[in-house]
Amino acid sequence: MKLATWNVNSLKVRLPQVLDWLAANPVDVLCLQETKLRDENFPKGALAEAGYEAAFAGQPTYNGVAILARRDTVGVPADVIVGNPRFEDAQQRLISATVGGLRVVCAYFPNGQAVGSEKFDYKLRWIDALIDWLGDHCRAAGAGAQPPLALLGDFNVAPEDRDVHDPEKWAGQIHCSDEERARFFRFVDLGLVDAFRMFDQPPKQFSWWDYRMMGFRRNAGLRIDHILFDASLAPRVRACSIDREPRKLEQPSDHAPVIAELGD
DNA sequence: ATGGCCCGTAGAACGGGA
Repeated sequence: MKLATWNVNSLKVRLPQVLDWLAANPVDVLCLQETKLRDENFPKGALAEAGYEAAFAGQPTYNGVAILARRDTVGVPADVIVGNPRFEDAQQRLISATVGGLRVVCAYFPNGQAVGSEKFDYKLRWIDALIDWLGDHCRAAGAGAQPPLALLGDFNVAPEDRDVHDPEKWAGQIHCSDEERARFFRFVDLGLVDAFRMFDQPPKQFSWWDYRMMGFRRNAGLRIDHILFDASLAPRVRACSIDREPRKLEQPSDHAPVIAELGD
């Protein structure tokens, strides 16, 4: 079973790239962030033709998340929950569904803008509420009362200096602050494992590059998109990598997809 | 040194992204 996450920065603009990517990479689950679409405009018909069933939650202009499930392997997303029941939020950043025996959580963490800002405070509270909610899920899953958990998405957190192209420049900055990093490792404390770091990886592997300053050409990026599996799934993780290819296309998203593979 | 791009909503710039 293969799962992936991709911040597409407008599914309207990127739909052709998503369809092409799925044709070349027929993953079982694809989590999307920043769809930036009203629900009535979500391209469920085009995705269904491509063999994918979708659960989605959008709004105009900003945010928006979706879980795509390959119909012939994992069927239709079930028990869909939009948002975090423990956090009142007008922004569509979170959607969960049971797919292929897994509880898949697709998350678009707040950006936070600048450390100490109001948006930063919202980011921390949003993450705290997610840790609180998923913590209970992990405990229930550990007792066999819930399906095992996979958390995929744009975390807007670079967990370690090796996830940053220029750690000195970014030290203490948004995505790299101690507050944000500590929260990333609170997910780890729940028993979740960063699939990417289960394997030897080449240095300077990033999932986002600024559109400006020729960020991609210079590989001036951050690794802020992640796939985490709970403790029961960790032994099944076979691979995890970042696919830089779509970032090379004309009119790319500024994020690249991350893919993980689970064995039986 | 600064900011340099892209997207949606507009129907011109601006907010937001990271």
